[in-house]
Amino acid sequence: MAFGGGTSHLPQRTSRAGSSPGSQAKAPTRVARKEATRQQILAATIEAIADGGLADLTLTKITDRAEVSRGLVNFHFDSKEQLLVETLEFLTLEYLASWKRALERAGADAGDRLLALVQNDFHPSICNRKKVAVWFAFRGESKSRPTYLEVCNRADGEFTTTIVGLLETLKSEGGYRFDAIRAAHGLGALIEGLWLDCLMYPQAFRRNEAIATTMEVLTALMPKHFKDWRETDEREAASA
Amino acid sequence: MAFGGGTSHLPQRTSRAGSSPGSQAKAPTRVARKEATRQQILAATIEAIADGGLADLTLTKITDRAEVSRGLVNFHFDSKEQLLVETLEFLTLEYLASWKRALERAGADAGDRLLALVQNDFHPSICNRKKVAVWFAFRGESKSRPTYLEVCNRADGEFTTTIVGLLETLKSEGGYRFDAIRAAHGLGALIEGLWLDCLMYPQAFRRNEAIATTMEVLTALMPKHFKDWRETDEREAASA
DNA sequence: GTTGGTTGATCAAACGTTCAGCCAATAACA
DNA sequence: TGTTATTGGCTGAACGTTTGATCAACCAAC
Repeated sequence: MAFGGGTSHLPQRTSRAGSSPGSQAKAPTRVARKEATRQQILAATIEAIADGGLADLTLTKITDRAEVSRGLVNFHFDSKEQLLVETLEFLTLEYLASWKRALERAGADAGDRLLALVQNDFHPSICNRKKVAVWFAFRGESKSRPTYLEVCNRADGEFTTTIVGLLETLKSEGGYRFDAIRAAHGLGALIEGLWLDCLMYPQAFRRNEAIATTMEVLTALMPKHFKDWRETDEREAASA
Repeated sequence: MAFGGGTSHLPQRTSRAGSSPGSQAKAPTRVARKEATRQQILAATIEAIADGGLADLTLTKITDRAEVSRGLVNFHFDSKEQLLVETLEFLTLEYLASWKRALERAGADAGDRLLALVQNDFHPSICNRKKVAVWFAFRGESKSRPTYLEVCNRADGEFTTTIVGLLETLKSEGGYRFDAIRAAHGLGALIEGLWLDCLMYPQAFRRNEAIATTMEVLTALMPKHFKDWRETDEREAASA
């Protein structure tokens, strides 16, 4: 006899965040709760991938972590596959927002802006083992899943375009002679390779080492601009 | 009624390679056939991962591709997991053998040796989308599978050590001032980042571009040695 | 005659998905 | 404002499928 008895219907789950900061509203509206649950599932998915990998990921692992029922994922997302795509999109948008914010804070000077991008890329909120593991888990599957590839490349593309623009500005400012597009791709590759180090050698990896390595390349390329990037770095750190 | 009837027992499968080139032996010994089948399964695993990913990999996909029966994998390998580890080890050893051979061919000069390593890393037999996809599929899972991580790092470690040695030789030859360890890690990161490009942008990726990018960094670091690496490159190509 | 690589049916476990049922939040009405 | 009907986010048992693994049977090589 199939009658599903929801014995404990948990009216409110452990609140994840206090919604809008200014409001002391004690009654979370229905749509707000729905969205919160969705985010909870996405967050649980990221953590599940981070410590179990994509290959052995199951909906049960996700729902256990999110503390929701098994069937809920298919209510919020059409399928497991769809959930994964949206998870990847979430990460992508988060990264995009992060470097755009860093760019805003950096001001107008191209050198400052490029430095800000590099520092952002190795900021703990971006370059930590959990996030990097998830990132590379998706990349590792991207040959067989064109959707993953597309989402990744959309993000990468915009970033690279921005870097090319900055390099071209710096190039004409300093009268340097290098191929901006090639340099941008090389810089991007170097950064991703260093992220991979964060994944593969977690205990040896040093954020500042990675920044130093990247900046050393930039200094070699544009000595007039980045001769004293360390001072800028410290000035930034002091004002933070 | 359980009686397994092997209806078509295929006495010999489509031969993969003619074993030793000099021998016209038409009777492949039993142990040789066993080993050949093992290799066939490993090769099929690599291809299955390359175009289906690690997440959706099943033994059926592997055995279909290898044209062997379903149960055979568990005869040659203890488990699916064990098969995957051995597949990764196979790739690792293949890569190791490749760059050691390149090193031998390069002779004694440290500059030639370093150039040879770079060229080997972007040789079609190493840097192609299939291999790179498999490589990154394993890396993407390496946080949750310490065994994968260990196998990858064992290979990487030896490579990096070799690079450090070469950089230190070049450094004292040219009187350069750079941190050899940091430079080696940066070079390694750059190369892996460029491999990732091969995976993510298959149509835009150009092997020679990647080599040029890498060599430009090396030239910036050690101008006396790599000012004219292109000529060396062409000389190599002409003699090949 | 014996060994040992290979087969394919078979198994239990686990998977993604579905869906009838449930109840708090909301809307409709008084 | 107080009461009732409706909605909709959520639950968990159930379903059909597929998974990795096992093993008795088989036969070519020894």
